[in-house]
Amino acid sequence: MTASDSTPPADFIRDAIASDLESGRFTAPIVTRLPPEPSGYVHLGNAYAFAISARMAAAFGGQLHLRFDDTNPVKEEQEFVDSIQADIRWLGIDWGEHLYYASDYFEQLYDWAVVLIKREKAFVCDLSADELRGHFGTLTEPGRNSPHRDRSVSENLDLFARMRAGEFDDGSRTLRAKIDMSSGNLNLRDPVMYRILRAQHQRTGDAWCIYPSYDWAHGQSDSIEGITHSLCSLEFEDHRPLYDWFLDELGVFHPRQIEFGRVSVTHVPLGKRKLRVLVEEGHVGGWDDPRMPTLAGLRRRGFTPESLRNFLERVGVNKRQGIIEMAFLEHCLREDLNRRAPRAMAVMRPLRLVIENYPEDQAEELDAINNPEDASAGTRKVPFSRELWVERDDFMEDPPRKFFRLSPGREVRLRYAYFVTCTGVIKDAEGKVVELRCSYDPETRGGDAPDGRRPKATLHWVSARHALSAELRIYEHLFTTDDPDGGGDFIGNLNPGSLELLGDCKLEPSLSGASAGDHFQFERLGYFCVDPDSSPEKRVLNRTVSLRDTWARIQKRRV
RNA sequence: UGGGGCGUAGCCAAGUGGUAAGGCACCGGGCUUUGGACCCGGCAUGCGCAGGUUCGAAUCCUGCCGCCCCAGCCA
Repeated sequence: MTASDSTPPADFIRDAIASDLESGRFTAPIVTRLPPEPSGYVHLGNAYAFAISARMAAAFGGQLHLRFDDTNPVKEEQEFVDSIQADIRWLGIDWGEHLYYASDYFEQLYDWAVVLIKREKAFVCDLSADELRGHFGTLTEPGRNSPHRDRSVSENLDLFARMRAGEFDDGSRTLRAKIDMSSGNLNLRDPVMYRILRAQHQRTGDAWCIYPSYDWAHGQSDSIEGITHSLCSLEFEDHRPLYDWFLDELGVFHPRQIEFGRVSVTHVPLGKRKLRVLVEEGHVGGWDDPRMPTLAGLRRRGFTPESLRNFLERVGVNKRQGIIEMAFLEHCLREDLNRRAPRAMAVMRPLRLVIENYPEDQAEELDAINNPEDASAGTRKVPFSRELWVERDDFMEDPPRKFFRLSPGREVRLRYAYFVTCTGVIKDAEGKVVELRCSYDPETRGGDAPDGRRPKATLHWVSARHALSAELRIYEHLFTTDDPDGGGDFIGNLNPGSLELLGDCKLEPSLSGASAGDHFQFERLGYFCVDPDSSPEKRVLNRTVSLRDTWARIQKRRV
């Protein structure tokens, strides 16, 4: 099944929205929202969630909002506000004019808090964080009421106003909802609505020294925006009774929250904290390091937004928490790149090959197909000459049974060029092969023999005289373990071989005009993407993903 | 020993009482001027386990087991 002919199966969220529309609980258009906190870069897990909300809005002809949940100024930064928007847009998700911030609603939230105080549903609590913890109870034991729980409305009003006015120290008081300290649902044990915090907020500056908690801000923000379906991940399921309580006490528009299971991907962490550690401790080059599961990293690596969207959709939506194999992500990527990436020839680990019977000063232009999957991509000319670069791995002096490539005395085809036969091997003092001597058959120009003989292997090559040099960056899994988000030693499981720099690679000359972000398939090697670090003086490409490699699998089996 | 959620193949996932879709991975074969792509075939007598209801159960009932989330003035 491919992206174009797949119709995503109805999932439980789709069903729920459809029945809400049918029952009249909500009237079209539905409104969903993406609620990122600007405290990190967008990663695959976020993208999965965003794609669900975007898809639902699209499926029902609804509206999509982007709202930054910027209720904690100590964690949030403008850099993230900017990168998140750029990355979501790159993914192909469009929120139109509907960009909002929870901080847009700080004044309204404050007013609503006053309403709850007046209705004796909220109170100012003087307990410190530690003291509060002492009153909170445990999973199995109920908590105890705050000694300040029964303050008068007027005292609460006065204290709350003075909290806002900055009369009290950070952390010295909170505003708490008055619900039920004995609830089995911990979220209902008189949760904190406001804390005192003197920090520069990236949008409101120092206008506030009290900030609403996420739980207090979230549901009301949805309500203000008229969100009909607030889709989020499972860990908020037991917060829903709290959101319901706030909304009902306030008597305002009541969105429906539906929770789904989040997904993760093997060999890479998606926890925000862990990604931050990787960046801050320098284990990777930054948030956009091509090994990172961030959209910025994946983009730089060479992922296309189409392949990612397709992946995100094919994973499905339900309430399980799946760990998807990286191989599936790679499959979706290859499927897309196979159709669109122009082919070219490049040599990663060059080995000189000299054709002894080819004239010294001769050169010719051979026709090569740009993309066998797309006839409209046309053909190009590739220069050929006496001295070539071929892949070191394509030669073995003493080949095992299933090795079809070059070895002494064996004939192979050079793609789009000629058949060559290895006639000699030149070694250095250490015995390392440094050059191959070959003869070619002039009758096989273009790659076909008049007598119909067919070599078992076709090799890629680059004319030494015409070659462009380049650095290729080869990536492997960032972690050696399936589940770096799980327990155990996190940093200790980093894959020391996740990045290999190949500094002496050779490219066919047609690549001279390639610019950052261009995708190619280097035949027999994999898909590559020009890195932003690349310049005409120093070309740099990232290997996005290798081609499926049957030979490598055979070798692996023998080990 | 509280509350919430989830268990279908190595992974993802359909299935909502009528006899286990599909994809990835893997295995076999075809085709091939990329050991790529593509094509064909194989891959759960079985749906966490045990009972029960029923002509019939992954689907309903009961009990058990396992896993995840919650005790931030994080989101």
